[in-house]
Amino acid sequence: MKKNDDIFRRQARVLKALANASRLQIVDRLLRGECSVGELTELVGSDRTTVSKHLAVLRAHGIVSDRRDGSVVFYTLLTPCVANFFACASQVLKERL
Amino acid sequence: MKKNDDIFRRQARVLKALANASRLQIVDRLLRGECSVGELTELVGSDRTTVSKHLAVLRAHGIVSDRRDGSVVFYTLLTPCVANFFACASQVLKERL
DNA sequence: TGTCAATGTGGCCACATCGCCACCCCGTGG
DNA sequence: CCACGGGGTGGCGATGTGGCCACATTGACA
Repeated sequence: MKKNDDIFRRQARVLKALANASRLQIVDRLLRGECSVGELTELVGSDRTTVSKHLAVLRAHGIVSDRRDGSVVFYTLLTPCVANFFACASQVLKERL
Repeated sequence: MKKNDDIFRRQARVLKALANASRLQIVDRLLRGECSVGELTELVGSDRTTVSKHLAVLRAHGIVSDRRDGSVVFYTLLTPCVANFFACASQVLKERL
């Protein structure tokens, strides 16, 4: 009962961490390999600091990890299984026609 | 590009509609068959109106549908594929140990 | 050393979300 | 007709979120 509530809350947090267009775009890019903040910023089209905060959210939830090479920080997808979310979401969007 | 942004936004909306512990609990219950608002209210443990609003969110995103029988309203899961989200979320939670 | 380029962080504001209260709608049963 | 119960909606306060600005940090390079 209380335990189940906690499970739902944890799952909700994971979904929430991904429930943002910019973060989905970042994850989608990282599915094709690690990427620098600069490239991600250009891709998303938002302010650098905004992208940095999105990355902080993904990092805080253990979805991505960062690697520093000189002055450039590269991000990697830590849980590639999040790709399933894209398939799930697409299927939901398709089924509700 | 603009098209892709739209896809990410749509997927984000679906994830957002499910990114709530109460709504996840509701969906989890509906996976086992249709259910009345009263029973869902008792299950979630929140106010009736709060549950009603959660159901409205799920309805607005085409995830559930409602059927009226007298004065009782039954909700049904319209897209059972959302069960995949539970598996996805669990896997993410497991992988980040 | 100094400067620049690449990131992260704190703060702020506008906006959305959550949960509850009061209230309204509709069907049932007297 | 009225009273009651199941559900839905509007609005409120509290809280969270997205995005931008200013500033701090760190490494590269002269």
